[in-house]
Amino acid sequence: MKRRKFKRGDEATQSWQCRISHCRDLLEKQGLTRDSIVLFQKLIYDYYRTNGRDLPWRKTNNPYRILVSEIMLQQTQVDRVVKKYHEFIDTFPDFTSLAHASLRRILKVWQGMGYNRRALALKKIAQTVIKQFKGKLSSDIDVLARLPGIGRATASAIAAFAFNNPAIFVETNIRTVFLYFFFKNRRGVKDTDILPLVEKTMDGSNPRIWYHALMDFGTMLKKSCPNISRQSAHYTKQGPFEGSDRQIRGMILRALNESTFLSEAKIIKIVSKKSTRVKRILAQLHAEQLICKKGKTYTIA
DNA sequence: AACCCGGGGTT
DNA sequence: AACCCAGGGTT
Repeated sequence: MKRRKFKRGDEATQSWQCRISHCRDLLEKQGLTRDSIVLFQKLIYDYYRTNGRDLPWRKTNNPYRILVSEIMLQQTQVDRVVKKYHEFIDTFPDFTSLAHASLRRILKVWQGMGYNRRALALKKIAQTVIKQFKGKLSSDIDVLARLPGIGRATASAIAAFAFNNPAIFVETNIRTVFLYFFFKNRRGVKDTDILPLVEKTMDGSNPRIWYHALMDFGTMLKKSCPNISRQSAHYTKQGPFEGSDRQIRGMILRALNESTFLSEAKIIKIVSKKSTRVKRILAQLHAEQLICKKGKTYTIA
C-alpha cells in the first residue's frame, strides 16, 4: 500500500499535489535549467498568491520591527510570535525606547516566549544601534551577524525583509522546500549543499516576497509531509523539557520578575530542586547577565 | 559536531 | 509522551 503524500482534501489540494509532483519530477529529470527554475518559481509564487500568510511583520519595512520579529521567530512558532509581537512593538516602538527600557520590563513582556537570552540580546542590539549606528540598523550582513543573538540566518533574513537585499540563507522552512524538491530520499543533507540551490533559484528582483513565498510553501510541506527536515544533517531533537535546566531557568526568571528581588534560599525553595543544582543555574544566569547579585539577593539585571 | 537555551501547541 | 518551532552561542 502506497502511503499518501498529501492529506486528502478538496480539488484545489489535489491540483496542488499534481503540480508539485510534476515540478519535482522535472527538477529531478533535467536538473536546474532555465525552464525548471521558472516552473519552480511559478509554483512557489502561485501557491503564495492563493495561500500566503498575512503576517504583521510583512506589512512593514521598518528595520526595527523586522529585527524584533526575526529574533522572536528563532525557534518559536509563528502563531505564538503573532500574539506577542504587537504587545512588544506597542510597548517598545523603536530602538530608543527599547535601549532605555529596563531588562525587567522587557522580560515581563517577553514572558512566555522562551529563550530569554533573546530579550537581553534585543536590548543590547538596540543600545548598539543608538550608540554606534546613529539610530539606524545596518543593512550589511557581516555587521548584523556580529550583533548578539544574530547569526548568518537572521542577519540574512533582516537584509532580505527589511532592505530587500538578495541575501542567501537557509532556515527550517526553506530547508524543507529544498529537501523536498532536490534531495528526495536522501539523508544527511548539509545546508552547504542547499545554499547553492537557494542562490540559483532565487528571484533576485524580489527577494523579500520570494522568501515569504518560499517559507509559506515550506510550512505547507511540513504540514503535508512530516519529518522532511530529518533528512537534514543538522537535524537534532532536544531533550524533554519537564525537569530540565531550561524549566528551572524559566521558573527563576519568572519568580524574579514578580518579586523584584529574592534571596538564594527563597529561590531554591520556589523551584524546589537540589541547592547545588539551583546554585549552578543561578551562576549561569548571572554569567549571561540575565540576573545580578546585590548583597545576598538576586534581581533581574 | 554536540549540546544548551523556553514553553506551548500539536499529534 | 514525543515532536516541533523564521537559530545562536559555547565547548
